[in-house]
Amino acid sequence: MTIERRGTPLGRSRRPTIKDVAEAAGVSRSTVSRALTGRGYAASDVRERVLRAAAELGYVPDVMARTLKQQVSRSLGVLVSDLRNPFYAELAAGASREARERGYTMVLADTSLSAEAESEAAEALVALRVAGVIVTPNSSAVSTYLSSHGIPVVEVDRQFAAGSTDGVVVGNRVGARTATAHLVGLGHRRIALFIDETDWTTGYERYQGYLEALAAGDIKVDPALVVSSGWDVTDSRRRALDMLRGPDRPTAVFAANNVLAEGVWRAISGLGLSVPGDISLIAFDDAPWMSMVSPTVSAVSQDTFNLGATAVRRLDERIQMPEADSVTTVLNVRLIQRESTAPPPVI
Amino acid sequence: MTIERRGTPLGRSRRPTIKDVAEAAGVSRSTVSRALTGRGYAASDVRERVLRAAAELGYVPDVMARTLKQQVSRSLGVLVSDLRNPFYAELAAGASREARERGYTMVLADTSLSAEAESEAAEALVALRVAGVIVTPNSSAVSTYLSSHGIPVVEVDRQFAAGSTDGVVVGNRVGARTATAHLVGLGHRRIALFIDETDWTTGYERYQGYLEALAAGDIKVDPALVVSSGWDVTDSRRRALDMLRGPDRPTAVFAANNVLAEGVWRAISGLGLSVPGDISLIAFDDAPWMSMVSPTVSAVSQDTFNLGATAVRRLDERIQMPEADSVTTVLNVRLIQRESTAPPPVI
DNA sequence: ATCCCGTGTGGGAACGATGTCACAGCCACC
DNA sequence: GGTGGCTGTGACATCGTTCCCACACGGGAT
Repeated sequence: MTIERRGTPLGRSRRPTIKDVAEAAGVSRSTVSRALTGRGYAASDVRERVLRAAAELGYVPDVMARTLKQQVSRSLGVLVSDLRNPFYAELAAGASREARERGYTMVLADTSLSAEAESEAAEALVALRVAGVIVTPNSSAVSTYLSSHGIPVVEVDRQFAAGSTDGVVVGNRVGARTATAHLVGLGHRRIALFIDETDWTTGYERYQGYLEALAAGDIKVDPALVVSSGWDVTDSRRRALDMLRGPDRPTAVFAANNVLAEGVWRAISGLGLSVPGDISLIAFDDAPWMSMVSPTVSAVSQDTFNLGATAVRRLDERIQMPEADSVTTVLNVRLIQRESTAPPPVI
Repeated sequence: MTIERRGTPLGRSRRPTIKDVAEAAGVSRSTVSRALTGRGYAASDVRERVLRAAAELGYVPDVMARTLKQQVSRSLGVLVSDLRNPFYAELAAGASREARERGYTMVLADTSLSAEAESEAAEALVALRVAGVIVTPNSSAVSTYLSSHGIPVVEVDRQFAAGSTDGVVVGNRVGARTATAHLVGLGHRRIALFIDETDWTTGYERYQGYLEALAAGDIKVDPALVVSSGWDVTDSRRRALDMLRGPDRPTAVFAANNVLAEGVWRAISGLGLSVPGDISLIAFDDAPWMSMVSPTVSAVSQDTFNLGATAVRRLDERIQMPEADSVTTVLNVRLIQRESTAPPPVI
């Protein structure tokens, strides 16, 4: 019995290298490199010949080798909290488009709101020698770590290292103030706030905006109406049920992100309350469902796609000018008035 | 006048290499490599010393150099059509989780349904020497191209190269048949179908399922009720408006994906038709809004997150066994009956 | 004739990590 | 006191690319 073996190892031809192209075109490796990259001299007929040989062989330069030599890659790292949340998905989509237009490839990781996954991913990005990183941070750790490795970072949506790293955020405070003021203007005095972590800049700013609008309307803050809930529809729904079933329920709710809004909305539906008859609802961060449900839900809309795209632009500028002062870009938000807000019920 | 220059180039210290670790630990580069990778001998006290030195220096091995030497990378390419569509976002989220668990990093590109962007991205992935690629293909070009470069490919959601490459899809035909049969069972005879490209396997299979269910119910197909619309809410909404305003309108609509369903739903709302009183609606591909609108929308649900995760598992297996026969995995779907389907109005 | 350009090409050393190979100790056993 | 088998270490070539340098050629100026 004999064991037959393939002629070529793995039965598949080796990927062509620059050396193969050089031999096919009858020139040296250096000349091929010059002809393909356009850096340095190459006679036009030689260049021609090299290009033809490269195309025939299906040669694709090895980014690994190039990066190793040049010590700069054309990849960006993007770390987002949760791709299943349309907010982050759209952010990533915007980043993807802008990255492609600027000739970067995008290494993406979903950090699932876990600090561990986040630092694991950060280390992978250092190992990959990415040119820069965009992150929706959960703590200041990522920015610090990456910066210590000389990798430019842009924080998006929320900031933990403002001052030392660039940021791209939206007008959280003014947006929250506008939303709350809208409710105040309609005559509401008992306005609940559903908010995520208030130690995040987004949460903090939105909370401040809420407070400012209440203060402007001469309304005293009722701590019982401020609920700090996590990033979880089920949880916020439960918290909303508790509040709405309780005595002295609010006449309006401001939900500070789309997930919380979904939870509140489901709670309201479940209780059979009428919107906006019994209770008004307004959200920060517009999501598709808000314009589909009945009644449609008023929201402070942020241009999330643009948020991602802007972050990539900022990062690209930073990569080109590493020593410039750090910048925080604030994008405008706008109130979309729909059907879920109206004056409170008369008592 | 003198021009002052920084002492160290760029004013920032070089990233530590394995050589720095070796010097700090007082051993050779080889020993450091062995100690860190665990391949080959290393006395425990030496290993200890090396680990400490590496940690102190904040050493992170250079993936570029490692990949160049080993000729295998630990990155996967993921090409999806549109991250703004929750279907693809969830798919990517599933892929991301599974990739991370298996120690892969994920290079993601949003191909925006453009063939050009798709092949551009494919070339970038070849250049990156990724270990494998997951793609929701727009044509057979990507799979062919990548395969010709010896890169394993898994087609997800739809297939263009079944037989020569692996695929992970859902039970499109059976799902569509179930949905349509559900309507037939309720007594509907005029059932419209909104479908995307029928030259994609998803579209084709769902169309076949629809036909099968009609045939089983002894219903003749009315070509006027089959609308092939693109991936665009606005377009499908317009097409739905035309159909629903016309004479002889259907008593039920089966929308073959979440985008088409959104268009149809918006058209129905716009016309003020009652669901399911005037018209029943059922969708393929459950989306969050379907359980939030009133009435809630019945749908054939696919486990999209799992689709992405399964594709990564398949790809990983393929990477380990490149010569095995190609496999197509079919995931089950299930009908979620909600409020949007009921018997047709009596005439 | 010598020098110096500009143009064009090839040789060879990096980049950082891996892994083969050689070899140095050390012990045990004939 | 060889031999053989371990454990443990270092030298060195290698992966594919870039880019600095050397050099060759022809032509014009010195």
